[in-house]
Amino acid sequence: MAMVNVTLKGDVRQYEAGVTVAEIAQSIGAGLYKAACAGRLDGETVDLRTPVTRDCALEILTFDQPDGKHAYWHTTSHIMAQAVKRLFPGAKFAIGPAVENGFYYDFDLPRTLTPEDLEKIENEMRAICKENLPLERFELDPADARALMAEDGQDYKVELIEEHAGKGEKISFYKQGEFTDLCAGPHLMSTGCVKALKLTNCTGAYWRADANNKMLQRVYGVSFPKKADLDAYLTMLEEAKKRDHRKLGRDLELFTLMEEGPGFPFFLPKGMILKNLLIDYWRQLHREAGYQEISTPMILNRALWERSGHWDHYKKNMYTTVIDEEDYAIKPMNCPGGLLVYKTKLRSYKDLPLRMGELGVVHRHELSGALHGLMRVRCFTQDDAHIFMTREQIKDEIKGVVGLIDKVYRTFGFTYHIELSTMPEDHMGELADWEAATNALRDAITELGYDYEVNEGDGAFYGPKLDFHLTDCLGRTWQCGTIQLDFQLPERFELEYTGADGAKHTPIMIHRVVFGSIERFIGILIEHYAGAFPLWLAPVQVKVLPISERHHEYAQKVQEELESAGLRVETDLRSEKIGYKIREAQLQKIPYMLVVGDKEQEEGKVSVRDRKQGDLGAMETAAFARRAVEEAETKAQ
RNA sequence: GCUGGAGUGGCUCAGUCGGUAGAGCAGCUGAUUCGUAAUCAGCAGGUCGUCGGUUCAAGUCCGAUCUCCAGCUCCA
Repeated sequence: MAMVNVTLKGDVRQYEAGVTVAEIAQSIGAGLYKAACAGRLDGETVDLRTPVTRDCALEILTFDQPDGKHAYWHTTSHIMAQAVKRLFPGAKFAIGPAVENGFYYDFDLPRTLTPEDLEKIENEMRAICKENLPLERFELDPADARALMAEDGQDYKVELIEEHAGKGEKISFYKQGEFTDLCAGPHLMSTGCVKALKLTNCTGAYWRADANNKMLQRVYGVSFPKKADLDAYLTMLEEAKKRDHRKLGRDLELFTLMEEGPGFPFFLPKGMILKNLLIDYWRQLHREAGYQEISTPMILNRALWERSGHWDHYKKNMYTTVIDEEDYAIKPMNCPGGLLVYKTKLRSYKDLPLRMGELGVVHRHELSGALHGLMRVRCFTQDDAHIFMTREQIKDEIKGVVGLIDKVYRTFGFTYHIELSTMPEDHMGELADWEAATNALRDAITELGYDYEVNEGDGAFYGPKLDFHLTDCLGRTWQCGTIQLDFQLPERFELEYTGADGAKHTPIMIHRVVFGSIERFIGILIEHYAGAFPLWLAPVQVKVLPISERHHEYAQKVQEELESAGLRVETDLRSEKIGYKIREAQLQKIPYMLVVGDKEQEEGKVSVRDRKQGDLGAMETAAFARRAVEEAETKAQ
């Protein structure tokens, strides 16, 4: 009897040749077997049914792992397709992948789906899960595969098969009960493995994301091995909804959006305090990191934008106008201004690296349908900077920027991951430069010990970039920081510096942002903190609450004392009961409430109420001030 | 921009079969002077997103348009 050696987490075990991944999972633990979603054989993800016929390294993928989740959700998406086919026999199927938070499937249906339809589909899906249909994989030659799908009128599948046909490979299908779908897998053993599911949304989506194609109906859903996990996920969604920065922005009077300026946010006094605090922090950090600050014009002429390449590559997003019969554009980016500043004097290699920061307000005409609160606007403040340097300095400068970004994100309690974007189709410059630039970025983060993902072809038209995606407290990711390396613009603008050799050289340039957009960053902060900002960022840090009118004078004295210590303080002088004043301060998420009545007035104290911990008891006003100032200075979370 | 949904006082919402608008909160005024999440009373506030149409009569029906929401696409 032939045996195979299977390496599981470093342990080598022997099995009979032909043993399936599922059987191996079962052999190493029943609990693991139940949770197993797929296997990974020598790096290739496979079905649990896959027989193991040779020595290999095997990993059992469970729902806790991204790839296991993927198989789980992908199977659920097939179950949804099966349910839709039962309810709408003529349905045509496009694609149905697993995504970050669940799965979707695009359908071509005779009519628009309603919420009631979703419920029916959900119920049918539950029935299919109960039927516990095994998912069987089979492969066909492209011609047979095409015939199979064509017979069923599955035009989209036929199109997909024709694309694959050229590669000379067999086409794989998965069959569950009466339903067969074109699919690469892997999948769960059977539909019965899916225990809890929910269809969350239904929208339109174009076939192949191309607006020229037919609009299909996309149904989103999630599923979990346990009902409790589904409930927890739905609770998280509700929590996210409660934290929506658009609602909190209004409730906390931070910013507003008006019909008069779609995509152009208005900052209210409290939001402006927040914005300025972020800017103060940014300025301090950049001063320490050796940056100088500049400011360049909002409107510049066409010749400049042609030279920078924006007129050719970015015009569709630019606001342009004619002044004195000359074309002008409102800046969508700050770099051309920065380049012009570089050229205002002769530069020596001794001046490099030259780090020039700019809090630049940029305008971009984004599609109306893309606008979303502060997260996606048409006018925003980039915390931009351009670093001009020699080739030898590239790596260290990138490392410096990565360090700065790391410091800032940690301050707010974010974790993050890095993505490297390479040369897009629409690009300027030579291939060799692109390669050098891409390698410089890759080497810098590798040397710093970071992992990264690669987005092929997603770079800016002038250079490759590193994007920083931070993760908020609900596990959602946001792209904020970016570091873009640019060999093109310094050439185009004929930037020079005199080297030690006395000859002229062209510097290399980095474009980088840390917050990305201050507006978006504020939106993220609002949701991350659910509006309850840490003390250093709270627009109002302390609210003094006198018990009755005879304590007003003392309350105002307390306010003055705290203000002179540098705190942002308000006093509630309305003739309301203390409970009412507390409720309101609590709803405004003010970190500290100071109750002052007879007792406090007599003893020169304040009764401190923390927004999270409640009543902390009485303390000397000066003692509270010291404590609060220290908390703010350390930027405690 | 595209597909679908929605716009009624500052906010959240009601308004039946077409018969020219209602509540709570917030605001203002007065009373109350109170000890850790809502004191009471009164007042004021809306050309129902905008424009046009149908009708004796439009918040309600029709058309256009703007904005917002969920996505597609794009990106900080």
